[in-house]
Amino acid sequence: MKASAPPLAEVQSAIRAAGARVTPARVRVLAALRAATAPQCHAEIEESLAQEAQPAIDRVTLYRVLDWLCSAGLAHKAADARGVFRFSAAQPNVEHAGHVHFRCTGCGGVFCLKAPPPPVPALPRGFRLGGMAVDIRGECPRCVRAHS
Amino acid sequence: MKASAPPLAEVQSAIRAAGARVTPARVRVLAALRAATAPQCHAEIEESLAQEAQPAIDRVTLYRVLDWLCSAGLAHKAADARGVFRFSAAQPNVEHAGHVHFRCTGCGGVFCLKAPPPPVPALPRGFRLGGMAVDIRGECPRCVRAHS
DNA sequence: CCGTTAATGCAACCAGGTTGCATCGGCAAC
DNA sequence: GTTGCCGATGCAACCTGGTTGCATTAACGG
Repeated sequence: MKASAPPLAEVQSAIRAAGARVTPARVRVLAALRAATAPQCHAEIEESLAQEAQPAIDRVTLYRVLDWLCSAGLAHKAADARGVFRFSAAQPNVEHAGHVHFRCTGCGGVFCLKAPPPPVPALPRGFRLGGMAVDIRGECPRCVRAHS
Repeated sequence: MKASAPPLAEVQSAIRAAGARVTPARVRVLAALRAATAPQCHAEIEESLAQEAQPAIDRVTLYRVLDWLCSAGLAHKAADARGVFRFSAAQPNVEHAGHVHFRCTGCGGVFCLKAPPPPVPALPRGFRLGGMAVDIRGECPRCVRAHS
């Protein structure tokens, strides 16, 4: 559940550029998010940080770091189908708004599809568009196999 | 937050047709869902039922009735942006799968758009499609006004 | 190296949601 | 009608995800 680790310097400068202190907690959480291949929930992040042979990060601190990353624009927060929040790193330059996701109803995993996002439908008068998310549900190959 | 009350007989026969006992709790909850103009969360349903001058329905019973309605295909369950489940009545005949929703980031309300759902993108090999939901976020007219 | 102040850790708390179990009541069979 | 089965209900306790208050620690500009 882990991709190649992102350069530490990039993570640190991104945090510094946001105008905040560079702390181990922020660096490790943002690095973990950037290394992840799919949006992670709080428990998953906590688990992957626990395997790092470094002092564990407090549950509350993790929540606060995640919220700070979101308010700083370095991460995104969205509730999944089970109602728990999942966090994903914002790409340094490539903003992936309108990203197309596939959500497995078996294991709860989220997969990013390569398909181009569909056009935004016309909104009624007075509505202000914030963003669009296409959520495709079903079962991932592993759950399809396990389910039969 | 209430539209015209749906005919009670329809609600009762829908429940009976699902092969289950017709109980006051189920009738009242389904009637409340059908009368609502937007997906309701548990607390909102509880509140609207409390104004009915009838014995209150237990919190747990309400959860169980809602889950049963979903498994019976009479209602839909989806997590909103805040991570809480919202329930909506399934139309008696018109199944609105692939419905396009607009979700207000200000008040948490959900609005149904008339726009036709976009086509489903091609899935990678091995994935099994369950359904698709298009989620458009932004601010509703009221929140746009209140926000400035 | 020091002081300021943001960030952290801890404990307690809260809301939404679920489970176990004894009791009640739809409804069908008689 | 009456009876009885078993699904549905209510209550209490519990669980997970998320938040708040507050004392302590440590990042970093001087």
